[in-house]
Amino acid sequence: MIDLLKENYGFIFEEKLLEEIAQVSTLRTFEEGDILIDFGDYIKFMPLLLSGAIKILREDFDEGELLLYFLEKGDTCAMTMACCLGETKSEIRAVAETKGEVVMIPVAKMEEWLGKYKSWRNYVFNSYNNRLKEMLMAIDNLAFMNMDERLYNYLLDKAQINKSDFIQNTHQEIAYDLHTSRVVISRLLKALENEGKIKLHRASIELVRS
Amino acid sequence: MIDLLKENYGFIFEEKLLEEIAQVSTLRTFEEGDILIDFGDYIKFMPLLLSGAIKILREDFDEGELLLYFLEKGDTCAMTMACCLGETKSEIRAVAETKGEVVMIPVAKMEEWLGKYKSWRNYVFNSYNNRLKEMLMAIDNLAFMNMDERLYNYLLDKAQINKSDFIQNTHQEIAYDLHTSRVVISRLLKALENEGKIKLHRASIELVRS
DNA sequence: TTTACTGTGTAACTTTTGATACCGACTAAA
DNA sequence: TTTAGTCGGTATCAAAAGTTACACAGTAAA
Repeated sequence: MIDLLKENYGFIFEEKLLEEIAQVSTLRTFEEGDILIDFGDYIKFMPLLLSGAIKILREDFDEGELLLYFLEKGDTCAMTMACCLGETKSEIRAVAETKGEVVMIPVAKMEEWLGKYKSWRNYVFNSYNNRLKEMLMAIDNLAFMNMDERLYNYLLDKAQINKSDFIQNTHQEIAYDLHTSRVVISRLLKALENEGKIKLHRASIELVRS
Repeated sequence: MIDLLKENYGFIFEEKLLEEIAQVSTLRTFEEGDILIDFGDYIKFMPLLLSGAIKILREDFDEGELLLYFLEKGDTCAMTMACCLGETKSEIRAVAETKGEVVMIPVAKMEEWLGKYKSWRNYVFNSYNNRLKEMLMAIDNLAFMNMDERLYNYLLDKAQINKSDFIQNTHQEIAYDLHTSRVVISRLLKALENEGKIKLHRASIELVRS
C-alpha cells in the first residue's frame, strides 16, 4: 500500500506520515454504484481517494436527492471529517461514480496527526476549503441558474469526471441528481439537442464540442 | 480587551492563548448596516465575533445577492478563513445585522496557533463544521423548499438573531436577501398574514407565536 | 414470437415564480 | 401644507418548472 500512497500523495505528505498512514489504514476497493456512505451512518474512518470518482448527495426531507459535488483522486470528504470530529451521523450519501480505491484512516489518527504534521494540517484545511467552494458553487447553481443551465453544467461535469464525452445515464438518473422530474430533463435535453450542443442516444448522451 | 475575551472565550481557550490574542489583535466596533467584508476584498485578518450579529451574503454573477447565514457571538467566519489560507479574494459579503464588536486576528498568528494550541485547533475545526452545516441548510432551503417556506424560515431566523418578534425590514430588503422580487415577498407575506402567522405593519413584521 | 419492461418523446394542464404597471397610504423635508 | 419620496397592495401577464397521461421504440426474458 505504501507504494500506492507514495504515488498519489508523495508530493504532499512527508515520508514519515506516509509510513504512519500505511501502518494504520486499510485499503478498500469499490465498484460503480456502490453506496460508500449513507444518510445517518456513523463515520469511523476518514477516506482518502486514490483512484476513481465519488458523487456526494444530499437527501430531501421526504423523498429525493440532490447532487452536491464529485470527489476525485487526491480528494477527501470534508463532510465526513465534519462527522468524524462532531461524532454525529452522516448528513450525506456517497455513491461510487466509477470503480476505484480509497484508503480508510481511523478517526483517532487523523486527529493526532493534526498536531503532529504540518503537511497533514494543510491538507485537511485545503480539503475543507475546497469543499466550501464546491458548496458555494452548488448554491450558485441553485439560486442563480435555471434548470437548462444546471443541466448543461451537469453534463460538462460528468464528462470531465468520467473522461468521456459520452454520458451513460438515463434521463431518470439525471433527474434524480438534479432533483427534478424525468419529463423536465427530457424536455430540456431535447432543447439542447436542437441547439446542437448534444446528441441523444438511448441511455446515453453525447456532448458535441464546438 | 483581555477581559472582554475572557468573558466570551474564557471557557474555550486557555489563559496563554487568550493573552496572545489580546497582544496581537485589534478590537473593532461596528454599526448596523456596516459592510465588514465585500466581494473581492483581500482578507488579512480573521474576525472573532464578541457581540452583535453579522449576515453573510453570496453575490450573483450579474446582479443581486443571496443570504447564506448569520453569525453570532462566539462565531467566526469560515469563508474568511478559507480566503486567509488560500490567499484569495473574498467570495462573500459580510454586513452587520446589528451593532457589535469583533476581535481581528492577523492571519499569520492564526496559522501559528494551529500547531501550538489544541483548543485553537478545535475551535477552528468546529467553526468549519458549523459553516458547512449552515451551507447545507442553505442548500436544503434552495433545493427543497418553495419561496413561502423559505420566507417563513427567514422570518424565524431574523427573530432569533435579533431577539425580537418584530422584524424591522421593508419587503424590498427581504427580497434582496432571498434573491427574489419585492412583489413576490409582498404577495407571500400577505398570504402568511391571512394564515394568521404574522401581522404586517409599515416597515416591520410581527411574528405571531401560536 | 410473444410478453413484459425500460427509456424516451410529447401533449395538455397546473403551480410557482417573476415582471410590469399603477395606485393609495404614509413620511419627512421644503 | 405642499411636495417628493418611500412603502406596500394588487391586477395582469409571461416564463419556468412540475404533473399526469399516453404512445411508441428498443431490449430482454419466456
